[in-house]
Amino acid sequence: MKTRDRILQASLQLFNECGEPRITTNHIADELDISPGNLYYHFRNKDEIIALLFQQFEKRMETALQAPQRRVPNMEDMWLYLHLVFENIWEYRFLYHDLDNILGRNRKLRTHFRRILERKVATAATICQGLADAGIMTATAEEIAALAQNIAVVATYWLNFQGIRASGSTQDSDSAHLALGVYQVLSLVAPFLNGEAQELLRQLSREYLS
Amino acid sequence: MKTRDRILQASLQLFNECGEPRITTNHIADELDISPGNLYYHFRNKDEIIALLFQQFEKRMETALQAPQRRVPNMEDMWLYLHLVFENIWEYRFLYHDLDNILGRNRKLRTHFRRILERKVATAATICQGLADAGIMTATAEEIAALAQNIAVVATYWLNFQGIRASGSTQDSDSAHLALGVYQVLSLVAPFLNGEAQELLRQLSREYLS
DNA sequence: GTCTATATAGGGATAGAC
DNA sequence: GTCTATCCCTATATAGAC
Repeated sequence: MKTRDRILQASLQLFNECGEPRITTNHIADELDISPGNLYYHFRNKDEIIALLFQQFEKRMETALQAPQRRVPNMEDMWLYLHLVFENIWEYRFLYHDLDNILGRNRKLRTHFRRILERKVATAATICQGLADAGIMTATAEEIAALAQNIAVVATYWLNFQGIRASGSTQDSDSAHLALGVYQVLSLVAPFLNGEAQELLRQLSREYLS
Repeated sequence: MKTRDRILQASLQLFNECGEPRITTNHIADELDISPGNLYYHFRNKDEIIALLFQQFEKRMETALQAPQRRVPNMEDMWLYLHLVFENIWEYRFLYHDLDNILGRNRKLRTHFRRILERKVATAATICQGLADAGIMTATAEEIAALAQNIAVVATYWLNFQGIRASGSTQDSDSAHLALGVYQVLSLVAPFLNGEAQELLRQLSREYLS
């Protein structure tokens, strides 16, 4: 494996574990048993490492958010799509733990992250409108607009919220946290669903939350 | 006004404007035209300033969260209570912009903030249960549990979310942002309300969002 | 590509005079 | 209470040898 890629991988891991602001370029070099100078041969600076990691994150997130727009998804589709989103957030959680700080230092990242949020809201709205058109849910345009934004908020910050609430307690497995997030987001949609879809959702929740 | 208090005030302002990690003790001293040494006469270190500000925040937040537990509130009560919460978050927004970072450096703050989140969830659940008992809304215990957590998430992170989304656009007034947050939280509750309460809520929204 | 050594800068914090 | 001067430490980043 190339040193450049090892640096990216180690950075991601350390950032996720300790928080990006606490990890210096020296820490990263130490972790890999290379010299700080070597690190700077491969990257101009720390920001460039962050930008590269962000790019990976963005690419995966865009894929995850485009998929559901192609057709009206059923409940299980939605569960899986959302799980993909949460997995991606989890793997790049360092971004979310110091979001304003990181975005505040880099205009490009800010713009791109804003675009991701817009797309999250838009995707949520599109899906809900599709469900409404298909008679699976009932909601006015106003309700869908507010709902889509709330979906985006919970789908963005749930892991942060849960991370603070759960700190100190015996930690459940990561995947349990993600599934809980999916459940919370879908419970935003639930009250608008017709009886049949609501029942399907309840079954799915029992199945996946275990 | 005592120097000690001026330091606290200026710190809060600078932290809110630029983010706590970017503001050094020297910046604070500069802003007040006092020497760094003088600042350290009044405070052992930067963390002590943050801890004091947090204490102010916590006190106000606890008051705001206790009030609604006393009786079953009507829609307008809820609007006003929520507005108080959002105002408080807004005035101490620096905490929210680097939440994990700040809480990660100080165990006591972490514990206390976790307590605030717990109380947010608990208060939301109590209110919803009260509304359900009074026949104003209809929801199962499961639904209320999920709802209360979502209320807490949106009531905690809405301003962060909106801050990223709105960055670059012509900024609306602060109070408009707060009202929008209140609206978003109440729209979580709306689908569970009976027709009459829903209509009341719609009227309130039109009135306050203007 | 990788290392060692080092320059530079800035932030946190203290000592001691006034 | 306040100031000046300063110290220490750490983080980023570079230069030049190998």
